[in-house]
Amino acid sequence: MLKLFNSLTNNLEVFEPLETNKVKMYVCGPTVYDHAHLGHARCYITWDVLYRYLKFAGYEVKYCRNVTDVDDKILKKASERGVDPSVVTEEFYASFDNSMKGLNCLKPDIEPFATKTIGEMIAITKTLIDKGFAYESDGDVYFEVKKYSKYGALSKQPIDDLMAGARVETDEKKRSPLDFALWKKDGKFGYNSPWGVGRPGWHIECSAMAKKFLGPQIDIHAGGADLTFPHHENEIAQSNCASDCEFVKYWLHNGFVTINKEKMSKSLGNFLTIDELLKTYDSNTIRFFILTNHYRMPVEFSEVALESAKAGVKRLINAGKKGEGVDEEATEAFKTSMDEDMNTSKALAVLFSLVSGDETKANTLYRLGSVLGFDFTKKEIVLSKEDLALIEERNLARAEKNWAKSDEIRDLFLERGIVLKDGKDGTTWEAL
RNA sequence: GGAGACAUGGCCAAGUGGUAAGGCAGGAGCCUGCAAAGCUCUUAUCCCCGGUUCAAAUCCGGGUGUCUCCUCCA
Repeated sequence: MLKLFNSLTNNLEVFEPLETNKVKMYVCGPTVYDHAHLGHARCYITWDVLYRYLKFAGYEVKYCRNVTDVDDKILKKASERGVDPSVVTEEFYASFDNSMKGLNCLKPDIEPFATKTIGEMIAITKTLIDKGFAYESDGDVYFEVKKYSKYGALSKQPIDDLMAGARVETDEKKRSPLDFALWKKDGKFGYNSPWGVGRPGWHIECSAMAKKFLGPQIDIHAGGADLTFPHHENEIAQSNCASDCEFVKYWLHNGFVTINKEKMSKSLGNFLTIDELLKTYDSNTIRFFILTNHYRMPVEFSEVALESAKAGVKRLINAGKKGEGVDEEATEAFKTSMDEDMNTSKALAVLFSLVSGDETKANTLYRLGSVLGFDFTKKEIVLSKEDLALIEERNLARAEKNWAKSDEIRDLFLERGIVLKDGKDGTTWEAL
């Protein structure tokens, strides 16, 4: 019985999808104006694991993760470079896609682009105006927050407190500083709409894409904790008011990656990009590092932590080679752990329980490992005739106790990433 | 100012009432020409104070410290 922590109720809840055995899940995807960093990696690895686990648990899952390709930052970058915004978005979408592959994240079933969903955004905006939840103001359209009484339910912020703490600069076009844009006038990069040429606000993009590709009601909506307010709060307001139903059943949020105890973010400039990180650490290591912590807790980045993860992965990979076999008990323990709001830390401990002893239940290790997105199978090294001859030469040297020569040859292989191991039954080799 | 979260061994981390999972690092031993890999053994009373209870890391109250959100942000 899967339980998930619902940010809306602040409670651990039994997961019961709207439609038996089927799950509709939406994850806020990237705004493609720069390379993705480790913080993004954590987010997408976390929800990739949920996606994999739901499928493993027998659900039929429809996973939608959008690409925001119309946004202020994109336009800013495009004008700085003097190129069309599409040049920017294509470049960084490719980079993002590459990073996801590098992290061994499964491709979502649907990956919509905001620019291809403008019609739906306009339709929702129109509905909201017609129903009196939104108003037009000089080519802009704003959602009127005070019209939605439950506003603040997700972020647990009473509207009055939001007002008091609002650091938003007052805008003559808005009736209240809390009102947010559904549509912004933009003569330069805009699209035609009933309110003139303009482009959608960020929040409406996700509402529209979720509705178009998954429907007006979905089971899971996930994303980084920093999206809770205002992004998700606004999505709820828009979608609930436009569709007259509860947009999302379970709101899930992942914690941040920190560095020096501070949130890793673009604005602070304290980030490491995924492609940079992948030069030093493979996807197994990065995933292990992320998954040792519970997804709602912060994860502090450090070299030591990554090295520790790397060593753990190495042990699992080596263990996988001695033996095969299955362990139903461990599989049950794994499920129990994952059912507890995705306790990946416990799930990892289960993987190690398959290892202890001199024989590993490798089939189960690979199977459960793949639910966490690991690939513990090791590449076979195929040696050339020359290499085999060299090993033969080394064995002769060893027989003559010519250790200097023996070690020299071993180092030769090591430089190529091949480890030679001398066992009772002769010399074996494998990738470093 | 408002809202929320966290504090467990050298490092990371699970554990929400019944006497501290797991990983990394370290130590001892076996194996090895030496390594590598592997195997065996080995290291904690849970930030502080008070309370509830037969029993608390776990519940309650009060401290202290750290982080996050309230502005674009995964």
